[in-house]
Amino acid sequence: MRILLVEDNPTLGEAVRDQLVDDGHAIDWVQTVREASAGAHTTGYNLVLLDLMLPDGHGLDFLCERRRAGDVTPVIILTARDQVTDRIEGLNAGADDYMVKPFDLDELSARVAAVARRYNGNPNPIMEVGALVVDLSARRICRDGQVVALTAREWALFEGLLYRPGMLLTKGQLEERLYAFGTEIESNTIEVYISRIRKKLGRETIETVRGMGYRLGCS
Amino acid sequence: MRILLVEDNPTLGEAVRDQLVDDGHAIDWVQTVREASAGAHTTGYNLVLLDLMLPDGHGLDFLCERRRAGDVTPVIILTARDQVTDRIEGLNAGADDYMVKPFDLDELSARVAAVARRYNGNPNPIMEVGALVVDLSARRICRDGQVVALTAREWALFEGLLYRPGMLLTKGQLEERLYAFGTEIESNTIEVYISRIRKKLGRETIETVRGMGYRLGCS
DNA sequence: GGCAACCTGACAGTGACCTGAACGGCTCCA
DNA sequence: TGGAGCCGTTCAGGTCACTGTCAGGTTGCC
Repeated sequence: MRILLVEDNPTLGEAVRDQLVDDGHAIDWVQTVREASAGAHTTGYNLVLLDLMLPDGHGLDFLCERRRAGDVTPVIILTARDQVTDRIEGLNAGADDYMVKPFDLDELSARVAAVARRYNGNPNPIMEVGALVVDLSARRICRDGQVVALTAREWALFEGLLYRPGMLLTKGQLEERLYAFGTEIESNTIEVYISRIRKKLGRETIETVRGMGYRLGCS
Repeated sequence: MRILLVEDNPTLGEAVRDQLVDDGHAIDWVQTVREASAGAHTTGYNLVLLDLMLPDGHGLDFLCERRRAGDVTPVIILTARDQVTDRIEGLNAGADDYMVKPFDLDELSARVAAVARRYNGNPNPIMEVGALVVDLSARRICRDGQVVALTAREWALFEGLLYRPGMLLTKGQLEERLYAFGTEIESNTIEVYISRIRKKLGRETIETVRGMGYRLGCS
């Protein structure tokens, strides 16, 4: 998933970024309201993590601006313990969730995953796909009763296909899930991951549509 | 997603088309206001990318015309850096967004994706044509309950006919869908593909209008 | 009948895709 | 501190499905 992180605290920002990268997400990290707005790429994100107290303004201004522009990207607010009114205003302004600093990084992972699921219209965390049982919230896959472990990247890619069962995704769309803006991919990374996932989950799990893309194998 | 691209610059047009095709969209590319008007009301586009300075008129005329006709299809304006007033007028005229040339193709992808997201609420676009059931997002076709696989080229051609049920398309128009500008086709490629599609989907699927072109067999 | 348009089976070249292997960066642990 | 192991990425070689072309056959129109 592609995430915009707006956070001016370097330590926290770095920690959050590392955590979410570990989860297989693509993170763009900016530190000011101006950068966030001027990123102009804003609409290309699946999720925004928004600190409120920023050096050049208030995060809520940014949120309101985006909502007025018709942007419905989910937003999770990161707020200090004592900014209760901010939190309420944030939710009123169209934020989807908030987290109180200091927060547990694993909890952040969980909330991000929850927002992603809700956003993808698939709140049910357990899915069955062919011979696989997939627990989205636990990120666990069982095949013939055996737990199969996917790495972060493998999971990120597989998840993309999983959210839209049967829908065809081009390599470009899959790359978008894995990499932040501006990342140039000049090799066959996607192919390699597809190959590795197939090796773990079974060849039939992912279907190749030559010249078009990939999709989850039906049934 | 179905996108109408109105852009008279061949280089830019081709780049934009390739990028969006990579993202899995279906692009119809025209270069004049006249062609845009002719195409816009015949089919349901989900998005229009509109250049303003066109050889036979101004893009805003087209936009105003569509809005007067009650067409609410989202429009993103493509404009040169110095045409500030155009941009403002564009937004006033009912455009949803604009991009300043030269723009980053990834940014375009992102904005288009944002528009696409608004359509995600809709159920999967499924079309029925005669005995065929066509799942547009999966790019999958069922015939008598059997899944039929089309190759990339076959799909591109079939899609062109599909979006204009009953409407006649010339070989030239079909070639335009399949090949970049300047590509010279000196053989009967289109005929061959028509033949291949018929073999897969049934002879009656595509109707020949001798001396004119082809159209989807209406049942 | 003669011509043009169209259909379709066959075929060779190509490039999209697959996958084993290697490499560098990173973390963990002794 | 250094070694082991994992992960992400790149590379290279091989395979094969798709593509474009052609040739010969069929159909429809004048």
